[in-house]
Amino acid sequence: MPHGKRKAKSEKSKLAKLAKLQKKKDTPKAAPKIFTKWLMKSEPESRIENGVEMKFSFDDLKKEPNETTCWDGVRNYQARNFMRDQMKVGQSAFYYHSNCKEPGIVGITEIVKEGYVDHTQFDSKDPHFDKSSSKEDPKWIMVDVKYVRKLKRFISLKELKQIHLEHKTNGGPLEKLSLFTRARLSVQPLTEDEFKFILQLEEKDPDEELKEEKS
DNA sequence: GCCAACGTTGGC
DNA sequence: GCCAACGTTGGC
Repeated sequence: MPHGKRKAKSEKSKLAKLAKLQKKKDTPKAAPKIFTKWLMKSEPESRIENGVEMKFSFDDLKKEPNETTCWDGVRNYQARNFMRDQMKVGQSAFYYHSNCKEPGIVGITEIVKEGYVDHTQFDSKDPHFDKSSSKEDPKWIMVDVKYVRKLKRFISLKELKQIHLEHKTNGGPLEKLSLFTRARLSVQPLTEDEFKFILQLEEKDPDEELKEEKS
């Protein structure tokens, strides 16, 4: 790469960083958000990773013994920290279908066991094996989640995005929804208000909703 | 299947 | 500790 270009980029990123720091300084420190609701992603369509089937739909969860599963394979620090530090037994989580034809929320689960060691990190045959982790000092944890119920209707990512954009412009409970502000997180935190708002959408006819927005 | 966004790794 | 290169996620 030509030196000039590299330098220009480096200067630019320095400026961006300074601007970010300044902004941080100027923004009054918001009270740390307390999250009591969750959204957990899972893939409902078949995909083979290292010879292992990754598909685990909401219906698959219902078929599990006691309609419960351990949420193994989370390998992201933010997601882990949410599970480790804030997720409590009895809390609700949306079950979100990702990496599929129709991404969106299909149902509700309940946390039935709090953070404990994820055994798959020690299994060399598991796609989520982590050779840098040891049994003495395990890196990754999981929780247990139980099927509660399907939503009365499927709430698509598309619909949520529309509402999110509208709320971003005019204000509203979904203006900071993690699904869009931290899109790649597989375990996402929701505030009570976000959860409530999304939940009441199941009572609405999505076509009516569209009409409302147009009028 | 493409690729943007973004988290992680590793050389310096 | 910076930051370029790399790897992964997940919508489209």
